[in-house]
Amino acid sequence: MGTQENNSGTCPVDRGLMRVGDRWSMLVLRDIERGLTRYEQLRTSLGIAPNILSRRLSALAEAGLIAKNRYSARPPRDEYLLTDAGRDFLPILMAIGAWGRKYNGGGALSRHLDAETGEAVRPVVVDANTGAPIGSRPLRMEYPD
Amino acid sequence: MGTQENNSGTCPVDRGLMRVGDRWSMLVLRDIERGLTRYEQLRTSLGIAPNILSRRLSALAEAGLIAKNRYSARPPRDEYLLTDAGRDFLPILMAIGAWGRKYNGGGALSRHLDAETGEAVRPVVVDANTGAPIGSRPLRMEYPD
DNA sequence: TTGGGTCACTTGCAAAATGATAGTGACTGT
DNA sequence: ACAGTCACTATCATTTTGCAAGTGACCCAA
Repeated sequence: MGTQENNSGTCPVDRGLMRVGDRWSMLVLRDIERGLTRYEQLRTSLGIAPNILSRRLSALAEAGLIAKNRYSARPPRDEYLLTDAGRDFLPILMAIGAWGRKYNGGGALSRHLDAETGEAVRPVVVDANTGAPIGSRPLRMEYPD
Repeated sequence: MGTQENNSGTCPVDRGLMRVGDRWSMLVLRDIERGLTRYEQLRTSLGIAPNILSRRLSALAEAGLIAKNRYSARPPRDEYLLTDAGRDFLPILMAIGAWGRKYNGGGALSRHLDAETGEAVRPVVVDANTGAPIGSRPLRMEYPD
């Protein structure tokens, strides 16, 4: 057989996708960030079936990206809030958004502005060590033993 | 109803996910980048069912992320190569990988090294305007009319 | 030249996930 | 007492995924 046949166990991308690798999960995170933290808000915003939304919310909570918080006992009202892990995922959504705008951007799209400068945010993935955008320098992979 | 109920049509994240919003598609892109460009290589590397792989490859080709290239007529041999759009998606996979390493990183994981410095790449999403990591500055959303 | 072996798939069918629709229970406000 | 909201669950049809087996083009060795 080849050099390495199946390294899914050692691939950090796979590890990430195990937790959020579907469309609804990401859109839920996006909406929570937009301030749509309640079940009904998410349901109407996304146009998702209620059973599916329930399952996605449970899965995201189990995966540690969101936490359910009862903010009113009577009437019983819950909100879903991002955890640290969930908040850390948001930049990835911005990067996906930038890609979507570039390659599937017909029509007018919403966007993020820097609150101070007022300029449209342009998300790019860089290597924190060099500051260079990923793809601008040659890379090499290293596999564990 | 609320401020804006359903902006999926104007959301660039959704636009992006329309094209690659599933696990297998992303893993296929990752593997192609690793040099596994042929059907059999992808199938054994991913452990994916052949019919599913076929469908994913067609979908990715239709979405413009990869292109099928017959590099040998006899015997008939094909390879799948990244297009510009596909290559532009790779940094997102690196960002997902960094997240996966941080929050689901048990055991030894593979990683990318800068070919020149030899240091492990640390992918971060920044705003190209300010250079500041996304999340470190307050943002505001702007919706189209 | 027959007989395996590889590559790149397709076909058929079972299992799982998704989605539409209806309904439930706790409440609130009139 | 009665309509209305919120946060769901239950049921069932549809869709997608996954497994196993098979197919066609070709190559190489006996």
